[in-house]
Amino acid sequence: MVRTGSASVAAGPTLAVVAREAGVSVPTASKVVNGREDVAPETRRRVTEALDRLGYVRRPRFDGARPPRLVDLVVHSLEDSASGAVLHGAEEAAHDAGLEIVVSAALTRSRSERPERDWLDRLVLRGSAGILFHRAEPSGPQYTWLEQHRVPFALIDPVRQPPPGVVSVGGANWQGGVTATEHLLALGHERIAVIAGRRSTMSCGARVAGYRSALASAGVRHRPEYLRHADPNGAGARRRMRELLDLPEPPTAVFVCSDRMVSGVYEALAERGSRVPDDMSVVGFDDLPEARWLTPALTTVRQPLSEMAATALHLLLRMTDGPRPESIRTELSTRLVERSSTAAPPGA
Amino acid sequence: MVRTGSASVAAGPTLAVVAREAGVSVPTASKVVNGREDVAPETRRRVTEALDRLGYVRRPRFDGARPPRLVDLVVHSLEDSASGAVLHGAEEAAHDAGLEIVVSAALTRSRSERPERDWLDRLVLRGSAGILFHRAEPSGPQYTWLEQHRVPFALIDPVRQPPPGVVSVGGANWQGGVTATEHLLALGHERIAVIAGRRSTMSCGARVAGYRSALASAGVRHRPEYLRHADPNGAGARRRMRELLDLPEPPTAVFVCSDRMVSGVYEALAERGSRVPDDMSVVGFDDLPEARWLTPALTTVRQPLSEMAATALHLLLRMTDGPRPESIRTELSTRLVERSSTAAPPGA
DNA sequence: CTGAAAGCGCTTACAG
DNA sequence: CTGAAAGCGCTTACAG
Repeated sequence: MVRTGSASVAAGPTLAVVAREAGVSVPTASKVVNGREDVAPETRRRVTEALDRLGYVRRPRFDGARPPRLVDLVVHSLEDSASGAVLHGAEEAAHDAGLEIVVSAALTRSRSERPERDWLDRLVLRGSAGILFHRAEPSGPQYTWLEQHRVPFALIDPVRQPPPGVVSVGGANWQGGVTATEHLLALGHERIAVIAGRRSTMSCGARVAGYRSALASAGVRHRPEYLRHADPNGAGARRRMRELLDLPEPPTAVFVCSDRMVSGVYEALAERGSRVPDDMSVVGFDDLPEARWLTPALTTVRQPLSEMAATALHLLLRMTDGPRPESIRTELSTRLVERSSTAAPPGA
Repeated sequence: MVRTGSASVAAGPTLAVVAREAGVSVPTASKVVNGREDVAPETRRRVTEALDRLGYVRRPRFDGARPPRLVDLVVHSLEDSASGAVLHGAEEAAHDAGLEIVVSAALTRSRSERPERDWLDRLVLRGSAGILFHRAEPSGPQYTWLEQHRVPFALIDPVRQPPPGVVSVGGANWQGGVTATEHLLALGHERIAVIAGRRSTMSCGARVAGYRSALASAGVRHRPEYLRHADPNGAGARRRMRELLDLPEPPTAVFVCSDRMVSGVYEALAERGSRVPDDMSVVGFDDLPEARWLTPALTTVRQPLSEMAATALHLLLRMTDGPRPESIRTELSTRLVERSSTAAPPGA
């Protein structure tokens, strides 16, 4: 075990250690490492052998070569089933660009637990090439700090409206809302309800706006009692679905603002013996993994999370080399994935 | 504006130049660049401004003082639904230890695409504190390389039997197989089949061995035709389930070696009008997210993936500071999670 | 909060 | 060919 000090084990031996091992001076070892000609064959052999034996790794030079660069991905929760797709997209794009991804849920955690500064300090210390935030936004002071330290960052599917000038990538939420609603209209539905997430979330607002537009275009009256806001999880949605079912004139179809909430909708329907899609059509949004596992499999509006993450990474890289990209908000198109949760309304 | 100092262009200004420009010493400029606290706001502003104006580019560090340490997590696929839990556990444990996680699928990819050495070199270059492999194992030469460079590593739920001396963390697969089978036996089943994954996978072998033991203990004869190996995915399992259904005396219950395969089993059963759990009981293994989304929700043997990842990380950390841990193979206990896919056999 | 001093791992120029 | 010496860009420890 040859070790210089308390330095990281994996950092490997220094040239000095190798030189000592080979019985030569540091400059001579340096020449061998750099492939210089002016070294005696026997000396070269001894040094090479020591290099190999100790597993010497060149440290980056001051001028040209850089160590692999790291990009930070901050997610609001690693338990969110959307995180997988985001990570997948970011990791692939990073790999192609010769970068690596550091994943953390640190931002969210630090809000309550520890000074956020810690994390940001470390990030700059190791020279992060930039930060991607997925459904997690920096706080006001963090925005300032990031600007000051010129750390490029971009938001993926931000929950709230980002401050002016902040780069973000999202899905075409409004268009997706239109698509979902038009699909139901085309099947013959007119009593179409929406279960939306929290009023404050940006994506949800746009999805609901799309729903309203589609309704208006089709000349179908929007009924206020058909729009329900819920906590963005199964339990929240279950409650709202029950309320919709209790209406004097219940809907024949629901557009649920995120697949995340659909399990609760299915539960509420099962409680009342309402079958999907025979008695009630359900359309989701996002195309999270659960959309395929639910029974019946969920017809949903696919948001290309992996592509969004990859796009955000590319934007980040461009910011590193130059000015902010022209387009501050990028929207990738959404599309309907038809599965088995929608049909014509009963009696149609 | 930050430039990235691409190798070809003339090296950017040095910190010394920036410091002069800002009218401060080099150490002070260094502090600003590194986000240190102990700089007067006005000084910080002047330095930041000079940094911007001159387009300073951070040079890589080369001395003994270390930036925050990084641990690598290599997964076989970011699209595997188990990856989320593994990442979650690793990230939390890392965070608590003041480390950060670099995620990659690089190993798997590199097998075909590019020289593995690239990736490993980079890893050492940036001073990885060690590597966690989830269901992805280093190749022979990689093992050698890792040993030589003294990069600590540990395997999480390895697919194959690791070489002697390699540290790994898994679930109690044999015990889990016993648990699953005993559960079915207790419900009154005697005709219990197993759909296993590939013969070569270690965890699967242990699970099947547990199944046999439980059968033997209960004095139930093992029927060879009830053991089927399948490709570890839905399609593979669907085919085997059909075969089991075609048997002269089909089973009344199936133990499926991984939740990953259960969707195919459900499909095969639905095709034949066989209801779960009334006509056929199904037990899975792993407790992946889909176990909750399937209908009926899957009774399965939970493998504590997050805890396994956290344990592997702790072992890794111990290896960094000293010799290899005593215990080369660590097994965390598994437990049955009862949901709705099991019941007494028909006619019981 | 600031910066002189010492130090890091490495390379270059050059005397032997 | 070899290696002592000087130097590079940077960071840390610490005295003020």
